Amino acid sequence: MTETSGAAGQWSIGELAKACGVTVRALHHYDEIGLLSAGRRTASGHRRYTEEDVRRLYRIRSLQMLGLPLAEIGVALGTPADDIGSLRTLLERQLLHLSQHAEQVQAVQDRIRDLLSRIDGATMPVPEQFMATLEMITMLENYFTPEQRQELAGRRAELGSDSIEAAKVRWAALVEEGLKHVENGTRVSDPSIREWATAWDEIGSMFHAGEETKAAARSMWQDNKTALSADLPWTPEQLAGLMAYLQKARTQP
Amino acid sequence: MTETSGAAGQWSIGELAKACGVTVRALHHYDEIGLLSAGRRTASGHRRYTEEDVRRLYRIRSLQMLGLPLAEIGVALGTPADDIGSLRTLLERQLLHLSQHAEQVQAVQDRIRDLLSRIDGATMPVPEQFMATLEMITMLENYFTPEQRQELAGRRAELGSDSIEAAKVRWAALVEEGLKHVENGTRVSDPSIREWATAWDEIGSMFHAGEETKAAARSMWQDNKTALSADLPWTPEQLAGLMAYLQKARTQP
DNA sequence: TCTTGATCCTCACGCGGGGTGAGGATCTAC
DNA sequence: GTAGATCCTCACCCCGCGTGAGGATCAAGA
Repeated sequence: MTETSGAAGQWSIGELAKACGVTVRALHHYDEIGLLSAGRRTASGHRRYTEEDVRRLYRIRSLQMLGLPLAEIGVALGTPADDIGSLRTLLERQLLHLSQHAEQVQAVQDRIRDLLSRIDGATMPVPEQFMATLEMITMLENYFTPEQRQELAGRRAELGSDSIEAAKVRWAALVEEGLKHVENGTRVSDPSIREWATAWDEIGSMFHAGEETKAAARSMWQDNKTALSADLPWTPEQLAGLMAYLQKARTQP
Repeated sequence: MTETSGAAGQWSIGELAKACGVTVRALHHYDEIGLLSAGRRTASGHRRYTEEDVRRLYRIRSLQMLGLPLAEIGVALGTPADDIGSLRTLLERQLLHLSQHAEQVQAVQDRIRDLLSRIDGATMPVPEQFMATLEMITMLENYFTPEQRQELAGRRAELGSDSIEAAKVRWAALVEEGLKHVENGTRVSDPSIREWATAWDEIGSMFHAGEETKAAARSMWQDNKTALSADLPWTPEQLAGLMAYLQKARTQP
């Protein structure tokens, strides 16, 4: 019955762990990093925690549940003159971090849901096609900034100026159109494919004339375009290769 | 100009890294864990990546952007008979994970926003009071399951049965009321405090009579309650101590 | 052919927040 | 006295690489 040793304000590490819902190892860790060390030690080296330590642990836990890293918790609890203002700032900063994180998670969720709907909606019997689709979407997401993609999703139809921006938008539309062809497995005999290939050629040359890309990258583009135009419908390997070349041309300005 | 060495289908690690937007170290890492090793090595040991490797890297990157861990990517790409069904399952599983994660993040965001509004709304001049508030909220969140708290937030007024459930709800209400007293710094002379202390006593004894708690825990409760009743308004230390005792009694059934 | 600068290689430690032992000392209850 | 619970200190593990250190090799110009 004297097992409730906290009566005298002395807590062993196990008692404290159980009482606060943390593990003994965690308390060891807090000790190691200097976040919470026992106020006293017995002659044999066992940690004895005081009431003050218990309170500190509760604060640590509370701040931890707000998602703060231990280092920041240490700082926040370390400043003895921690006024309300700094706490407010801390919380607002944390809220900002969390919002940004949530936004990214939301974007990934959207992407996955889009993929799932594509799987369900279109005829996609071969996983190779699925992976090709996935790769193209990923490339598309990487090529444009989120703002550009938002614009793109919102008002894709209204383009007409011959700026590079407009070319990019058209290029994205072409990629999406090509994506659908890949999904549907359109044969090369289809006239829509010929139209698409022509537009692809045009926009491709525009792209590389408008920006300063290397001659080598341009020749690669030409090679690839020619091969693609000849060999429709595409194999996923060709798609992946095209994407790799595009990306390479982009990252070697 | 022959710097575009990928022409012959051979890629050095640096070229591949630049082309795909990853670092050389990441490719080393993928090699270490067996996720992507170069198809060939030169006589001196330099990695030479093939077209196939490039395609595999693109798939790795694509799946990575969906938030999948590298180990799972390896499995997903490793099964040569990866049909659409398993990919669907993979994506759905990942979507579930992300949803759960997002839910937790949302909960933390709500908590922080609640805290910020409390800071702005109430008179909370001393950071000690803020920490005490924070601790009490945290304890409250830990003591009840999310479902219970939802019920609590929704229909707190309608209680009447003498079940343990009802006692818990009343206890939570009392905690919140006490919280407000702490925030407002109500003096002990205020009659509402006397009422509150009486209710607190009653519900406390109910709690410990209804469940099988140890006599020691009960005595600690009694001690603490008495001290609190005598010493109002509370110091944050007393609050923290009370919370510690409660938690201890809970985790030692 | 030599040199030079870029690129490549292999260790190996670091991060955060602890988990999971190993091996031994110490406490507590009977 | 003894047994079982609890305590101590190492020390390595997870993930997805970053960041060097120290040395070998490559590609291109003189």
